[in-house]
Amino acid sequence: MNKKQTKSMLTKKKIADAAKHLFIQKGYTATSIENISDATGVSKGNIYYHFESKEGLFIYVLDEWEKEWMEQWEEQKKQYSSTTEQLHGIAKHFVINDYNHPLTNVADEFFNHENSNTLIQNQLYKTINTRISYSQELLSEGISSGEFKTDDSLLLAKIFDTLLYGLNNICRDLNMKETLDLYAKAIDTFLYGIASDDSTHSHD
Amino acid sequence: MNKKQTKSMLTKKKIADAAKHLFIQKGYTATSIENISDATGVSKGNIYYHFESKEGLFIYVLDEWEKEWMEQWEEQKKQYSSTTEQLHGIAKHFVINDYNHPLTNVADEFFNHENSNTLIQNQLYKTINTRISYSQELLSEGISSGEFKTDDSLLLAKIFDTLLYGLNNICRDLNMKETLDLYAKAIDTFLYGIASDDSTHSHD
DNA sequence: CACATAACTGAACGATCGTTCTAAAATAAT
DNA sequence: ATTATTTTAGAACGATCGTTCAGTTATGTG
Repeated sequence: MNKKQTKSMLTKKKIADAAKHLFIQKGYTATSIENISDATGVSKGNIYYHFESKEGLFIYVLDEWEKEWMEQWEEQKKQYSSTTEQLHGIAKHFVINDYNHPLTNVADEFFNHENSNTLIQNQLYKTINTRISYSQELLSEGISSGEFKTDDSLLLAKIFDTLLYGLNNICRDLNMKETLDLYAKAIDTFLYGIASDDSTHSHD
Repeated sequence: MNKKQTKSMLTKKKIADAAKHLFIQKGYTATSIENISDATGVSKGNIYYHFESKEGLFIYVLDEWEKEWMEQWEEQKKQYSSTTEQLHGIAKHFVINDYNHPLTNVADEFFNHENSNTLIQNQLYKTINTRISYSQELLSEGISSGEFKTDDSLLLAKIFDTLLYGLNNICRDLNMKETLDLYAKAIDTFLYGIASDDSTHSHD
């Protein structure tokens, strides 16, 4: 690679990194191209040389983030054996890696708002569905191995994802330890429920 | 009340109603005062006569929404006896009343973004804490009555709230029946867990 | 009817936004 | 060394935003 090409690639990476941090810190709309320019020292014109638009930049950032997350989790995964452990592990990894400021929150800016950008929404759906499919596979294994009761793994995956997603929003004020405790508790509840053993219920 | 005062009050209500729908439909930032003006036929200047600012208008809308929700739920609540039924009932009410487009989603625009408006954040925290306190009370009753195992009711309330909040985000594409089914399934999981009865676990 | 005040209008303002454009600087190719 | 190409800078543009303000209309009061 050229000296020119190397420098150009580094500039692109510098922009993407700063954009990621600003999007997380301030949100998508509140982050202006000028903010990114100021943070990096890269001119506005140059940002538009490397990315076709603000929306294109955001999609790029989302894509890179998803790749990184998955790579790192696959590495972490090796240390866990049972599915139960893996569920706890995935939650822990979720907390530690995106501690209180994941891009997931930025995603909310685009959801349920009819006029918002379709390209970005599609990218976000892709990310979410990837995550749910992954959880579903995990839960299926747990059902096959007899760890979990026979059940609709897709539904369970959605509930599990929901739990992680929602918790992230409620843990804003908590420190790392408190957050991890709450996540662990949530997964225990997911695993074992809250009903007393002698409570009568028509459980299918 | 004067004819003048009555008309003025109606105008204020008309603005608040249109604002609520637009905030839900498009989000807070994407909704402009001009949008609200166009939707109501009320001039921009008049909107500023009734509300001090866009942010003040949003807080007003949030406040009214919380009041309404609670009033309606208190009415619904009467038909349920056990806490288990009430948990299912509150979820059902949540789905039916805010079906797929609750203001909760608009709230996300303000969370985890350091530069966002503190007044609005405070109002949102108030709303969320009210909801959690309410769930906590419900769960405490369930624990007292023996329906649920003895546990930290605040933690459980947070997990329960998280579940409802998160589900709302995943049910975007589903119709009413599918949404209700997923909610019911989530609460069953919350109550009874997913672990098989013979799975060994150190359950406290 | 005359006057005061509440309710309302719409043009105008300053700020900020995403994006474009022209031109300069840096590097590669010949 | 000269030319071509890629990369960078920053001014400028048009659009949109929340807000203000001077002035008009509608209603209440005496």
